[in-house]
Amino acid sequence: MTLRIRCQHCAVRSVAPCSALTAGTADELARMVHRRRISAGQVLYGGPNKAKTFAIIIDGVVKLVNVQPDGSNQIVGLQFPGEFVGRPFVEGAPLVAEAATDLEVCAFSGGAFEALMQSRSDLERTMFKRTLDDLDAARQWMSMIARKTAEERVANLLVLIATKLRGEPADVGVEAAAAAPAAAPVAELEFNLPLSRTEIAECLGLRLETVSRQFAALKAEGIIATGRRRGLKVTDMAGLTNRAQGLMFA
Amino acid sequence: MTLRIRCQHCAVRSVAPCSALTAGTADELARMVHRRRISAGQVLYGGPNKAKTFAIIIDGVVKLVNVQPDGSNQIVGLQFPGEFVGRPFVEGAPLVAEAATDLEVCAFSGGAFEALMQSRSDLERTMFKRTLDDLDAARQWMSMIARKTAEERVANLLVLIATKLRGEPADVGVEAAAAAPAAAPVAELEFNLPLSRTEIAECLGLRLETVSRQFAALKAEGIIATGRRRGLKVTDMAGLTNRAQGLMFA
DNA sequence: CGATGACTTGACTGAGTTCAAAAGCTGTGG
DNA sequence: CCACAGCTTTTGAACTCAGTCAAGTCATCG
Repeated sequence: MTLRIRCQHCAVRSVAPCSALTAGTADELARMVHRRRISAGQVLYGGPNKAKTFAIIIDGVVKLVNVQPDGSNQIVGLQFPGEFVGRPFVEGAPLVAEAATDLEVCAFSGGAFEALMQSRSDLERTMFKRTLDDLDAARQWMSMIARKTAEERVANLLVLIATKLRGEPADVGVEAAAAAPAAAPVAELEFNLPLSRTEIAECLGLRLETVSRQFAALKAEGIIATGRRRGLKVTDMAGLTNRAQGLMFA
Repeated sequence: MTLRIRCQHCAVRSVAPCSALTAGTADELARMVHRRRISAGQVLYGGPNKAKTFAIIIDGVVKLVNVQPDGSNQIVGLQFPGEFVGRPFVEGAPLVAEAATDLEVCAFSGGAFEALMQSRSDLERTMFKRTLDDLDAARQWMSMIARKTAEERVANLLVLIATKLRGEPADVGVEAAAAAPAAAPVAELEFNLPLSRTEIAECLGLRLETVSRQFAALKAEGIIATGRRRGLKVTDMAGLTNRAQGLMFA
């Protein structure tokens, strides 16, 4: 029961998949859990040493990297606090999950987690739904990459990171944004970028020089300000979301 | 039992998810099924009229389209014979599934299918695994779009279509290709493209003119030949896969 | 046979890449 | 505290691939 209580104080309780489970399943899950700290650069799953972690992120950001044969990396997804990390049912995952920042996670033993999915159908159902959502998100992001200009891509990523790090429902998709009744309309907010320029470039299918230039442009327009040590202040959130959609004014 | 027998003669039996089910579940599924013909352009799910089809493709190709606010379309996925079409658990899917060609499908009543997933955990498990695979594939494709040149993209898509239409395990991913023991190494093969130049462009994040020029280039190199009415002959499969990876020679 | 739509080809432009160098941080050791 | 090494990031200039605009050709069908 102490474990269960610990979960009730969990920072990401409201977002994490745990909240969608029945009490019984959540208890069983809590029993097999252990908090861990993981430092930036560590591989969570995939890669040569076939790591295979299952975890929920408490704090920090994980990047999903596709390592190309020519050595270049493509980041195909980011995972934020409250999200599940892991690839069930597969030994050699085609991509590598790596800690982009120092991490605090709620880790499960891989085998036990997969077994629990077998016996607890509500857990499996929850994971299934999340995966379908991830698939939608990945496709959304794909069309972002495919057609948008460098400035739009950078702005989109910044909006994504800003909203995710705030714990708000981050939906870059236009339809969803229109449907939702526009929550707290924050104009300014400050945070640390979880990614280097190189990583941002790898996310967006750009070169780091291009990313740097776009940052410069956004700074010149008074939309963002960069601090030291990856610090970023968004001074005009509305302007940023406009750039994200290719609107130069208004 | 007649239904079950009909399934045993199904053209896509070996690839379709049905084959992974227990006999009992497959029977129940077969009971709620009806063959349908759908003509090119019809919407299977998503879109304004909120269509919601669940089906397995027997013949033809389905495109998953992301309609942008500015009117441009981005194709974020293609589905081939043997694959499942549908988006469970959601009313307004963020994207539209549309018949790219005339279709023959094995359709289920939406509600009944979702209900059957509830009661038959092997069905749900199968669908879950497929979705995870789709997610991997989508991310693979994303990194294709993000970094490759026009020629590489076109070649990649042609390889994908060629292999999928042949019923072979089409894995553009390099690791998987290396792992598999390289099945029948066909040098030549002929088929009809399921997509127009415009649609190919929408798949690859290019303009139709660029696609057309790349086709011309591949023709000039003697790698493909185009016939009338979307006919395509791949005369040098090895050459094509090389272009797909950016290798100009060898 | 002419009309409609799909595809091809050409010439020009421009956003983003590439190569190269300079400027900022961060941490270490004298 | 400063100097230096090893980074990441910024900035500059030339180049290139794909986009854009505009004709032109080809197929299919009434």
